[in-house]
Amino acid sequence: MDNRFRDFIAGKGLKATKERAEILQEIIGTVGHFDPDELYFRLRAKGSKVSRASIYRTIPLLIEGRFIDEVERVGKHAHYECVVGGQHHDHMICIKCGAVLEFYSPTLEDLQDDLCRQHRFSKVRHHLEILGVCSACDAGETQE
Amino acid sequence: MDNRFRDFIAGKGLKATKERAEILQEIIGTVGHFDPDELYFRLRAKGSKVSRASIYRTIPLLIEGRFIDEVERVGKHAHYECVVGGQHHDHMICIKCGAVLEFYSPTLEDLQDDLCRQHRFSKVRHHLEILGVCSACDAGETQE
DNA sequence: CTGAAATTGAGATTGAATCTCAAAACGGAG
DNA sequence: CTCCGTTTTGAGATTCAATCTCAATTTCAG
Ligand SMILES: [Zn+2]
Ligand SMILES: [Zn+2]
Ligand SMILES: [Zn+2]
Ligand SMILES: [Zn+2]
Repeated sequence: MDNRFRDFIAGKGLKATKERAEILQEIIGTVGHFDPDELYFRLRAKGSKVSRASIYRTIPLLIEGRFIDEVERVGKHAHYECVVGGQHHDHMICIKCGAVLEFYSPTLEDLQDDLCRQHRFSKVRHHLEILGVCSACDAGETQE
Repeated sequence: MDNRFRDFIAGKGLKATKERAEILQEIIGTVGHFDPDELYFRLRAKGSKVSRASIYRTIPLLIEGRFIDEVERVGKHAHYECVVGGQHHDHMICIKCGAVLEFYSPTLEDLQDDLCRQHRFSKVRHHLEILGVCSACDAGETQE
């Protein structure tokens, strides 16, 4: 994993720095979604000296290398999640309470591959966000 | 169309103002995607006195009323498109040149409905973005 | 080791989006 | 139509995630 990152960095002719390693390490240890600022405070709390700039500079790199995915852009700032440990999945987001429901459908994935083939498009990654109302909110709802 | 907007606004207990009408009118007359700032300059050029604030305040309303959809958040600022005239569709976006390919698949839509039913989630809208490389960029590509 | 090139951090800067609040517009009651 | 409480608007200030600047530091090929 860490090796794969080394290779990726080297393959791009970039340097393997302590900061990039720390950032990836922290992300790997993060379950669920995170945003750059959370990551920053988490790292500082652990004694790391990484700056926000390095985090913001490293994130696009991690996306390109398929280590993380961007998710949940509903709010004001972007959220990401590690794609390595967990399996790829998409999201249903409740517009009432903000709850995030993760799901995975092989059929849905295959269908997208088909569509890309039809359009001669080389799929790299995708981002599906279904917005609606979760069962909890739907239940407790009569006349607002 | 304009009537549907009147009804929507009235139904929410809001007021039908000249500004909201102008904004919707301009959007209806817009083919393809747009961002709030474009809209602002387009309206000002036509002599309208609408402010950016009104545009930013009206957009969430238009989304809620299903008049427009948010698309393409790849760049720095959000892009939208009118959903009324054209049929709903999703997007393939080229990470090399930024080209946007629109597509529609009834199978894909139905599948999403099924998944939502399975998860007891009331789908309101969705947003699928497939990122990859378009055929044009794929062709003219040997050793960077 | 050495040195050219890449990377970093602190702080400044950007700019899309939001907020403030007095003035103006809307719309129901009469 | 007029009156009046409520909503909406616009100009400018403000926010704050994200980006940029640049001198100091780190990496790594040779
Ligand atoms: Zn909910
Ligand atoms: Zn997730
Ligand atoms: Zn392309
Ligand atoms: Zn489109």
